Amino acid sequence: MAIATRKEHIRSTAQKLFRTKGFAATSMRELAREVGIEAPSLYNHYTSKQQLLQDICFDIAAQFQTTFDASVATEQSNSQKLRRAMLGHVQVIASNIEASSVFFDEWVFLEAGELARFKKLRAAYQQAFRNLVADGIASGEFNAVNVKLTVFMIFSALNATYDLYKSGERLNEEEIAEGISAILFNGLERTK
Amino acid sequence: MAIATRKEHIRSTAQKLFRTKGFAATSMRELAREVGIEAPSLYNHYTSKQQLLQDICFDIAAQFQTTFDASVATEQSNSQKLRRAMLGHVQVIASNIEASSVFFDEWVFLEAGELARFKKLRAAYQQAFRNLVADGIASGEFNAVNVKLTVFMIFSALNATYDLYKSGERLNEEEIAEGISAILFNGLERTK
DNA sequence: CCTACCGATCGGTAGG
DNA sequence: CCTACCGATCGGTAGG
Repeated sequence: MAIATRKEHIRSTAQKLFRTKGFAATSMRELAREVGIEAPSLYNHYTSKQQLLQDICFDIAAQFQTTFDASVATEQSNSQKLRRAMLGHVQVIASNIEASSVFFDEWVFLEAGELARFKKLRAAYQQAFRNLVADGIASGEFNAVNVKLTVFMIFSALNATYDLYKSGERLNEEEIAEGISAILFNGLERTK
Repeated sequence: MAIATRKEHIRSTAQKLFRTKGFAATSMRELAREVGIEAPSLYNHYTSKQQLLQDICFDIAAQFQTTFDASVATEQSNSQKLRRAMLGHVQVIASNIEASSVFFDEWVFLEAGELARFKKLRAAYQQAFRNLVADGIASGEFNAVNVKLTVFMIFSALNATYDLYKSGERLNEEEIAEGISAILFNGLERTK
């Protein structure tokens, strides 16, 4: 596997380490060792450990929003839009397994200013999903569920994608998104 | 608020710090400062930082399993058992907000032997839920869903309880468990 | 990209 | 429960 550039190599290695050991428990020396250079040389590519985290987190945040916008820009029903948005969310995770894992678990280590910016992006993304569910209720497509709770459930289920990949299940993106959609849309309880 | 014992005070303070900053980023000096003693004095109560983490994680693990066993030891339908088990799960989280948050996010820092023991307990708990869902399908109460995926969804939704508490929603345990159950059992899509 | 090195902080121990 | 302190390691800089 050819490594495109050293900078990318550093970043992908950092993603792996941040995920497995956590941001705080990962040292720049260990990262350097894994990359195959001395620790101070890392600073020719990234100004700080914090900068690495920021790059990873905001890249994923942007991917989520871009994918969502594309999913919704259709003339389909709210139900279909939601299904597409869910699949898109899973696809972003699946195409960035290590990075999205860092995005979910390590964003708390972003420093003050960037942390605030990050939270805003996340809130906007959540709100977009809530609007979609609310529109679906208004149009009569969905049951009159608790919107915030529903979106919470959708995200918590979708964000377990990483664990599903790791488990022995061997599900691909479509199977995960469709399996979750099936349960969420149709419900568990058998209707007689 | 009276602090029962110093040891309990240390533990509850550690839970708060481990949750907000993470296990690796929390120092014993900071913990000591927060408690109001010097760092070396901590070692009269806990042999190590690791020991603190173990106490927290395994206590919660035991509570989950005990609560589940009690929920299932009834002569109700599988559907009712599952609802009760879900409520019990939320109640354990709600009664141990800080500790359960550490349980979910910081267990990765358990050292080798304890890590293996922890994973076994967690796997057994998951399997118990899977059996319940499988029984419900066999008895015709549930739709023929993907069992593992369904249990994954249940846990990922229930484990967001902590976030739901923090959000402005002000839902209590019953409302969270019932809200999630309602969506999960009945589904989002309106049946005509 | 390296060697050499800084000040700060870490988990934990000795000894009382 | 404290003071004093250990060796190790941290993120990052200087200077080339």
